[in-house]
Amino acid sequence: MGISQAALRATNLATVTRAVLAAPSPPSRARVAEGTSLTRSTVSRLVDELVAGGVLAEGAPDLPARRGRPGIPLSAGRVAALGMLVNVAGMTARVLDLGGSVLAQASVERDLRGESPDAVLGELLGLADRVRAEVSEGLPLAGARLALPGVVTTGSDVLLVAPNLGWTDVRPADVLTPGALGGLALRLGNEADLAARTVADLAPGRPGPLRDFLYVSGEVGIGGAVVVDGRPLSGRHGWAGEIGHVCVDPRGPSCRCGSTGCLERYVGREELAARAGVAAADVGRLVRQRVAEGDSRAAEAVEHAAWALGVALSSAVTLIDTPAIVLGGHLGQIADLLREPLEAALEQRVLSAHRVRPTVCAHDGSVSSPAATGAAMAELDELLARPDAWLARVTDVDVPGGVAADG
Amino acid sequence: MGISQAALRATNLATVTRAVLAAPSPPSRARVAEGTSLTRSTVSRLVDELVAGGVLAEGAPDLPARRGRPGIPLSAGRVAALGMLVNVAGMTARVLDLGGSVLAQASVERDLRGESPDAVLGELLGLADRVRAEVSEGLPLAGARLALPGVVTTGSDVLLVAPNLGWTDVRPADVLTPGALGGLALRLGNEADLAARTVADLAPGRPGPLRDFLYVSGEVGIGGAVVVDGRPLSGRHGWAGEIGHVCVDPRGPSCRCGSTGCLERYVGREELAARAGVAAADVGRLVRQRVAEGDSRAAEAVEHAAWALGVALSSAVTLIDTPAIVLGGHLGQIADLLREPLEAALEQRVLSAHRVRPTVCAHDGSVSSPAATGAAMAELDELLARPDAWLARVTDVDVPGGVAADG
DNA sequence: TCCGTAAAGTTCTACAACACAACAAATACG
DNA sequence: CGTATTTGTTGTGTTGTAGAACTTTACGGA
Repeated sequence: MGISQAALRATNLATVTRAVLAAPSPPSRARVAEGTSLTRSTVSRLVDELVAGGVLAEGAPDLPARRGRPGIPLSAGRVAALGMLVNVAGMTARVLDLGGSVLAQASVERDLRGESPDAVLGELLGLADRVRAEVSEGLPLAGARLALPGVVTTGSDVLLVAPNLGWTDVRPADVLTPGALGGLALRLGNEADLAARTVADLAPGRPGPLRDFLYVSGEVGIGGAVVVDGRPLSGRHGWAGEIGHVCVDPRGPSCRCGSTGCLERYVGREELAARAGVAAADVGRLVRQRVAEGDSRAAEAVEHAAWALGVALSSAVTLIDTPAIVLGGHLGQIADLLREPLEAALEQRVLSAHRVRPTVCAHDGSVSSPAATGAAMAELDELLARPDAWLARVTDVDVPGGVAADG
Repeated sequence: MGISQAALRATNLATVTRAVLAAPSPPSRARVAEGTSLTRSTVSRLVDELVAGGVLAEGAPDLPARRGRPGIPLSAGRVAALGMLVNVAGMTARVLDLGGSVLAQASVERDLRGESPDAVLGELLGLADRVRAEVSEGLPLAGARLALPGVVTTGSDVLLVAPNLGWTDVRPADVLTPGALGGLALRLGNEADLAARTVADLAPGRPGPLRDFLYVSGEVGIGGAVVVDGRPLSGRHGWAGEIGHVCVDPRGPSCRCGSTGCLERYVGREELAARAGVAAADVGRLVRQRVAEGDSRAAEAVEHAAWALGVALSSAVTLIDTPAIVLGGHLGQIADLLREPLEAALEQRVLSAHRVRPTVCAHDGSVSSPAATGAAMAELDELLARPDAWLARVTDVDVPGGVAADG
């Protein structure tokens, strides 16, 4: 509970690191000092430590526009993390820089439903080996995390259930052991939670314009995340945000989860595809195309999806008062068609909407498997939260990236 | 952003204060030191300051059971706050001690629907004057807060809308000015949020057994609060938790809020009373009585209420993963009747319920108008969060309780 | 009754981290 | 080429906690 000088230093190290990463362009020590209410001398000392530990890096002195001694631009150091994803459509392993660059990646696209966890995770380990080899020229990895489309325990080591994969009680760390990952302890995360991180943050430590929103991922199932101040709400046991199983109509069709009328049964990939009369594999693009061609069946399917989303999301907005809704996956692909009817539904159904109407937007679809990036970002965020722990690790062991950070 | 030595001290002052208040019995300095990972010397210094500032108080040395120098028991000091409540059924003003004792209170029970805000608030000011006079023998007041059954802005100064009172855009601080309240700046809060605080904390700074739960208050309307780690989730604009307007059935009856099938239309006081065939004023007690007498109409009403609550609450639990549901107001009075069917509904409808089933319990009904107590607790919590600010105020001004704390 | 033991509280010194101010370095401007 | 200006560094002072020694106040046993 009580904190000491060491905690003060830890906090300020984190503050300085975040100030550097959050800046739109590499700032000098002096600029960081201005933005943090710390003095130049304190910032200088802390930055020196962070540079020595590889968390930050000094750039070449930029061409000085104004007069005075030119500052040394500071940017993210050479640290990365391994982010992975297994979902119904395939698997990905990706190495992400502290600066937000993808250093290496490998993926397999295949319908994994029904395949055994051991086989799939073994194959994923192969991808992980490949990307780690590609970057392992002395580059330390801060951690490894695996995104899964299901309910994961707070301890982040057991996948309790992934309905659409058909997996229950899987411990991926039994296959992806620290030994097999070059000393990294694997942690798990929910796919939608981790994908939502790529909306909240543009890069590790770099907040995006949206910090509070409800993320709705359209995959085979409907995942969700409630993001408050840039962090997904985990809930008491870690399985908050499952908006796919919010009830749209108690007399609606029964769901795999045991309930009736879940949102997933209205706007899940297969359900939407069936109603629109298109192939499920590429629903989003096909529905867009059909609607553009004037296909009334596709238009009706979109309208029906907007209605169901309107009911479920207005309940959610009423409960958690979120100012924005971000649609991902196939729902993101048809977000421009959904926006108008959905916003109208929210306006009608949400008590406070005539004061502040929640906005609806699409998750930028340019990056495939955002959850893999989010998984790496989650690991790098832990480093940013406690740079002192990382520095201690780096200075103790000569070749870093050895042991995982403690909880 | 960056923090200094002063922040260190502020944090540790808060830690020590909370350690004293949270202890089941008045602890000595040494016991506090053990529980906070601070040294005896540091705790001693901080406690001395807090005692000098009146935040903590030293008791008479207790009769020593074991050998060694007897410790000086520490407990809450002589500081209080003014908590008020206006809802459909009446108004209350209450002065609450830092120790959690009610030092004075006054209330008026009357149906206030349709009465003008100015008249009601003027009458409330009279009650406030009365209770302040009762305790004002040099007792400093940390703040004043008013609980209202409606949507309040984050800045806590405007009541945007209270549907059941029929009030919109009211600024109670125009009537309850700092001048009229002995220098205290009035802040507002949502009735259900503040009532929920009395569940989360047994007394200011003293956490109760339930720290994460969904609070559902049964008044004329249905209020709600999502409590995470002891604090009501406010949401981006401050109006989170409105579970009364979560949709039970999109084809259900239309609601005052503009939507259809809101929970409030199924289990609100008037609706429940009408279905059970009893008087609205005392629904809870009457329904219990009728059910005990074997009245089938009352039993059917309870069953129907449990069904509606089951649909709405399972959506909420699915979204925010809360381990408990606390029923207040008339719903609390029939909680024992609702529990079994409601828990069964949750078991069926919530995806994760077969792992951890949320429990349903009633808010202890012994204290009337819990929101007034919660309002005072909210003010005292601000003092606990920044005891250094309070100490500075007390030492600057000789007669304390003058100005309100800043942001 | 007296001394040893034990626990609480206080005092003193050491140490760590930040603030502040002075200074050195590097550049543009006149 | 000197001056103004900004960056980064260095040295001194202040603040707050840690740790150890010391004092106080009791119990318990001889």
